[in-house]
Amino acid sequence: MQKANLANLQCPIAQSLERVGEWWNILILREAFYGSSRFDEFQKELGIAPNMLTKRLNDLVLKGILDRIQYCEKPPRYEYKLTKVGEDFRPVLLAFLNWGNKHFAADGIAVKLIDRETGKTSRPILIDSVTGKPISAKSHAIVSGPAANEELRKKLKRD
Amino acid sequence: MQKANLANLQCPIAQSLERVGEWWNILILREAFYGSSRFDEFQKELGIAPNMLTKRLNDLVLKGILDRIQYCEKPPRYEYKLTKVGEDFRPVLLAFLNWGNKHFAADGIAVKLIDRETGKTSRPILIDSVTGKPISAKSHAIVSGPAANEELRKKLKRD
DNA sequence: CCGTATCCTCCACGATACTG
DNA sequence: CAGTATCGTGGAGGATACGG
Repeated sequence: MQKANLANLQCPIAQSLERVGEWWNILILREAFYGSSRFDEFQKELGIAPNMLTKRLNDLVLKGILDRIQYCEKPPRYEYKLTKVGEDFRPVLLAFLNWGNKHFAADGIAVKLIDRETGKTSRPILIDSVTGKPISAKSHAIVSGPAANEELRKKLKRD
Repeated sequence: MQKANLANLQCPIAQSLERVGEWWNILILREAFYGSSRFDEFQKELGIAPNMLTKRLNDLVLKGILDRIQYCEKPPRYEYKLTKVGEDFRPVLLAFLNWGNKHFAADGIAVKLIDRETGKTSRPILIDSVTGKPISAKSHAIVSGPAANEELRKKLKRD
């Protein structure tokens, strides 16, 4: 979205959106909360194109949400850790998680976001409510929207 | 962002992002929570181009987050009200609000999101912590990012 | 292994003009 | 007043190839 516009709005919500940036950033933050910190971890989990990942990672660093920490001198290697600001993003993620769980994941429940100190991480996959087993990623498509506003839907069909 | 990608991710967070859609949608929802329900209300408050507003509104309706309710027969007039799904988005908004307040609005505090039953609405402007008076919109620009990662910032300067 | 550089496509968003 | 129609643009996002 056009940032210049958002930036001028004197509203904390708009300001937040301005800082979060693009959608990938939210998913990257999700991964960070799951424990990922290195380039290839993010890439593997998200299936994001490497150039995009570079861009989004830099973006988050410049916005003070991630820290870029060198952990290897030669060759230079970095890991990306949540700053305090980034840590504080957790409630937003949880709110999204709950909303998604409640309305768009009727056939499963999600594992919870891990707390940093508790240690190991688990993937944010859904648990099938019948079998109790994890539903593998990409196993089936999203259920499309509700049947509501059939009228509008039809109207827009003519495009 | 590319929806097709998001839609396939078996994660409630990704699913939520898929449903929210673009950033304007979040701001529109914010307005809805402030009590706006008609086209011109949204447009006036958000300063969004009318064609965009049409598109985003339709989008939210098709996703089952807003309801399109005819309140006038001739000429046909509609208002846009939050569905149950839309109502449940409130915690996400509040999480954004808190995050923004905490980190990006050091010189002010924001009024709270109004609860539907409590009645009248107030704008999401900031309250100056010194004078206690509302800070008018667009009165000053966003403070730019933190000085952190000066190194990366410099590096990216060369573009 | 951890990214960067290049090139391309598509669509969110904007500006503006118009209509019942 | 409550939108629709048209046109234009930037940049998010993707594919791929390359580099240290």
